[in-house]
Amino acid sequence: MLTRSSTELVRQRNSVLVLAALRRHGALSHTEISDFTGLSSATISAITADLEKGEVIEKSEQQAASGRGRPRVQFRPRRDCGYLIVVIISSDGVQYSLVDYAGTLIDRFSEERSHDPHGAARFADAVGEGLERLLSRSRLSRTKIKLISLSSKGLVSSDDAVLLWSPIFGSERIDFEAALRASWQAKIILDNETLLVAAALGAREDAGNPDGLRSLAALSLGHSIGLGIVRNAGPAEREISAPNFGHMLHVANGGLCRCGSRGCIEAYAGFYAILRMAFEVPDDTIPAKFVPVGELDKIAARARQGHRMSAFAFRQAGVALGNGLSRLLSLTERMPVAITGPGTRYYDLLRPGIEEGLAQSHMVRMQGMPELRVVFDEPLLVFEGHLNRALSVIDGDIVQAGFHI
Amino acid sequence: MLTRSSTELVRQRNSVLVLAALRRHGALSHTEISDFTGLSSATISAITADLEKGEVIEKSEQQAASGRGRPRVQFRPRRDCGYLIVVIISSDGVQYSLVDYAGTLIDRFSEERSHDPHGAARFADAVGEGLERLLSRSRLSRTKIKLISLSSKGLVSSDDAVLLWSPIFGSERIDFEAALRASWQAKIILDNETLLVAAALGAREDAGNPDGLRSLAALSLGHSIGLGIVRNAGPAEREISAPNFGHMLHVANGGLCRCGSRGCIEAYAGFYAILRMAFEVPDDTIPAKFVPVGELDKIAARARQGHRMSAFAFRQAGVALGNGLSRLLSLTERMPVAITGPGTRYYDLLRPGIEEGLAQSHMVRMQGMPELRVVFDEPLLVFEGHLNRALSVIDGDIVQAGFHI
DNA sequence: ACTTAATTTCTCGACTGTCGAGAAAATAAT
DNA sequence: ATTATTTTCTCGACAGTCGAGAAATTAAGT
Repeated sequence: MLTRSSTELVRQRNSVLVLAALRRHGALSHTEISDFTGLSSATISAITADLEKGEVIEKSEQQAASGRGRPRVQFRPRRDCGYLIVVIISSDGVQYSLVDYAGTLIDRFSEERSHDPHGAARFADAVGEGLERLLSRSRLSRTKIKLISLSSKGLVSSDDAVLLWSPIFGSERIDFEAALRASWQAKIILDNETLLVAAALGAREDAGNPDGLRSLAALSLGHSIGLGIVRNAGPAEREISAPNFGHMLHVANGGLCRCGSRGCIEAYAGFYAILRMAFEVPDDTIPAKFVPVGELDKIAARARQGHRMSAFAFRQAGVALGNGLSRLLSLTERMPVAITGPGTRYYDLLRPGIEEGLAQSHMVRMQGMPELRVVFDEPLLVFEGHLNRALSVIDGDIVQAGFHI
Repeated sequence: MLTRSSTELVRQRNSVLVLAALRRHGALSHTEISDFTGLSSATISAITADLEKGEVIEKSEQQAASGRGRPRVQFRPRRDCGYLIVVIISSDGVQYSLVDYAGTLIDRFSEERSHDPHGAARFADAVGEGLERLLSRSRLSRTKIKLISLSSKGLVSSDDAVLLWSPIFGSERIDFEAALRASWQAKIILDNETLLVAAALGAREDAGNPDGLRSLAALSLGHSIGLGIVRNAGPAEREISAPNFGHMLHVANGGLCRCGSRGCIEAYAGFYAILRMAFEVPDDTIPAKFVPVGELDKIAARARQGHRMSAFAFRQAGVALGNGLSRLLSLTERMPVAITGPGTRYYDLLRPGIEEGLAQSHMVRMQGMPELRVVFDEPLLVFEGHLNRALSVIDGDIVQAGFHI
């Protein structure tokens, strides 16, 4: 609101509006774009002509037969306008994906991550090598890569692509911007993984019913706990954030967390915490680095057969999550919570605790229990979130640069 | 971003830009406006001519002698362009203020609030009567009132001016929009009191050093606990929110709170809670309705003289606040915390607890203790916040309506 | 007293943008 | 072939910003 406006800016904004419509609804004709954006037909002519001359969009070959009258000619993004690399960093490894401007996957491979403990410094270089490999396999010009979109669990400074805290490297920071800037002129962004899940769910949601949803939280359960929030601020404008939920204080002087603090939510609801409690290990024991899922499956099986301590471990985990969510909801507005991640397989065991933990707060007593839903297929959502976010960033950059830099 | 733009909108935005500059810096000349807004001189001529014709601004009489050359002629908002009523609802009473478009106070009086317990329904009417009284004293035309800006402690739905939960009326909702809409065509807004404090502090802050501050929290200590957050989102764009901090869960199954729940922060840090703990009353005792400040002063005096239980009560209160703040900061970014309200007189007793409570979290261990500052003069800040917010709302409305409805 | 320099404000033409109306294009139905 | 229908394109009107230079107005210099 408080920066000066000019007529050129109007054109820029309306151009990204057109591109966004194309992303959301696929190939569109002149009149459809006009309908979706609310811009007049004449303006659409002007903008599409510009975008076409700038080699950003192209006329689709197959024109949708629309009955009588002059046939519609559809526009769509040009695949070769620019390329995007998606890098998903997980505890097992790193997945590299090359995607074109139309959002279709071109190449993908994964690399094992060395579990070198003091490898934080080296890790950024390893990612650099992975990127080089992807580029050389593609035979594309380096300048065609417009954006490198990274994601990881943990705490992230998204402005400057610095990983501040991660489950694997702790508080050894990794500055991807600094590490990659020399070799790439592509923009580099880094987001929290669960934030992207939330973004994807939000996009799916209001693809179904536009402006139906106000906000939504995604809670990812696994070895660590992630949370992403998407909030509809203003007309069709989404705002996303990734609070440091897993390491929010659950109880003062509580169980020892992987991060070195005591009493974090993760120290009760992370996989290692459930394991610790199920085996009645003192809660100041140093947490296990990795817990195979099979191990937790066994505990879950025992809990389902009535083993008291195993059931209690899941219930305690649920209460920690429920209390945390209640605190979150006290600070925001009421919103539905989508639960994802490998931990969803134990949702039957966690749910009673979550509801108990939620019910202990003023907020829930006043406004009722928030809607809880379980969403599977987390990896797919992460990738979808990358695409949603990255492609719209590229759109903005291209338009701002006056098509083609 | 996702609504269509047009040239007219550009003019609107730039017009409010000019008005905002006038608000922030007082009367300004043509060239000064150009400097502050970044708009060209020609544009300033066009916009100021429009605003002057629309009777929104006027040329100031006293022209600042600026040495050689053609003397500067200053613009300022016309006092009679519109009027604003500020209604501050507190536990003691209701204060009504009439303010003109230039932001100067014209009339003010306070009314005792009847402590009628089932008076929620009647209260809105009482406010209506107060407004009538203010209007008739002013001899202004009713249509000249452009905005009624209310504030209260508690939980508020700001879009539609509904008080959802307040310390006095509990969860009996009060719909001011519905109650006043019939008699007033002025816009009606309702904000949380501490939110306005945060807004005022934020405005003061970046009046000092522009874009120096990223965000800020205001914590109001008193019979109840209030919190407001102001966040700088984008260039010179502020976002404010008032989370339900006082009733965020502190400890599960903890002390009984005034709201009926157990374990809220307020049930440990509110004045009644400190009283309860100092006298070793069981913490499930129904909280006192009102605690005279003198009573708490006595406890503070004893605590300062070394009385164990009194000191402990303040320390516990501090820990509750500290834990709550640590949770808040886990979910947002690190930000300075300004402490206001009557409770600041006990800050010496509270501080150790607050710091202990903060230190128990991962966030604080990683990023260090947030800056804590004490700010007196809360009532002044509340009024200042009203003005900041209300006048810019009026500016927006006037411009949108094409000067004069 | 007159001129000159300095500074501020105003005005004009160029440019960019959106929009509505209607022309042009292209196909199906008659 | 012609007509109806639908889509796309084009043109002129209008709104806005900007840079450059003209006009206004005062202080300083002679």
